[in-house]
Amino acid sequence: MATSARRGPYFCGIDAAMDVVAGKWKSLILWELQHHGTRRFAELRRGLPGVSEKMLIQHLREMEEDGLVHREVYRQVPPKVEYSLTEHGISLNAALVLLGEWGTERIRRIGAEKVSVSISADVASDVAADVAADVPTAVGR
Amino acid sequence: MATSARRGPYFCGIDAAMDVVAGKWKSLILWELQHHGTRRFAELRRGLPGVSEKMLIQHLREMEEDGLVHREVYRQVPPKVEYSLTEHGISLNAALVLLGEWGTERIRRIGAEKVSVSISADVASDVAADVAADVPTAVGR
DNA sequence: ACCAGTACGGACTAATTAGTCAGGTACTCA
DNA sequence: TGAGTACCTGACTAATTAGTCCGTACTGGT
Repeated sequence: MATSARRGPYFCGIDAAMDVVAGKWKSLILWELQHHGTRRFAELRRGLPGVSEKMLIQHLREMEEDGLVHREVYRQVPPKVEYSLTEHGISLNAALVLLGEWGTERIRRIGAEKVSVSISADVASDVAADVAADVPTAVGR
Repeated sequence: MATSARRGPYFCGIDAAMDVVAGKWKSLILWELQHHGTRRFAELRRGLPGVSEKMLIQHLREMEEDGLVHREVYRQVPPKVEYSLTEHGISLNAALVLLGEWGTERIRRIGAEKVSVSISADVASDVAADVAADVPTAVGR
């Protein structure tokens, strides 16, 4: 098993929560999925400037194993896979809101730069791209 | 500069908050200081079973730089240093409470083990150990 | 004299995590 | 026939993070 996975024993709840959020891009993936509801692999990649495909898929797989994201495979050509948050993913995001506010305050305090993840810019193109045939089929790796 | 320190640019608040909490023991240090108010170096080490001295001091220094913990040096022999949370550290901990609850729920869900950090056991010995002379002097490294 | 305890600092190594790059599938369009 | 698209997989390497071990300076107890 190449992917990390610790899954206990944990010292406390924070420790357990940090375990699933640890990873350079996981919190960003959570944020992306929260804000867009459902995203395709390539959309996520574009929304996370600088992420490598390998890391993105690795994190997505781990988060799927941890029950945070749902993976829906559409059997069509070219392939289409949609990722969305599960119930647990949504509740985790809710628990992260306060932390996000603290972080925003910290950014203001120390005057750090903030890279702009252009959300408004590519929403339009996404809507236009969703015209193809659907019908999901639960197929494994 | 050997110690990490990223401090931006950040994608969002969560990213910024994660930056200061990232590190195997940081959330535990936060927890310890929150529950005991003030702790000496050796007390922290005993409270975090498995931590190496090097990691503990490295994390403490980073958290001090990030304005999360306050370091009070008492000029006496043997040396005595007390660590406590600053205002920012306390507010960060407050922001982590929800996350901790989510993690506790997750531990229950997946049935992970939980190592017991004996808090009740060594409180008594701490109280007994605080009899020596004090008078803090703000001295650098 | 010698060991234990206090709070570190630094060199070196091990482990973990992330990144690069070359494919691979399975089908469509020109 | 070859290119292009979308979603990956795996080998290899780089970077980051953590751990081990030893040293400092000083004192109190045996």
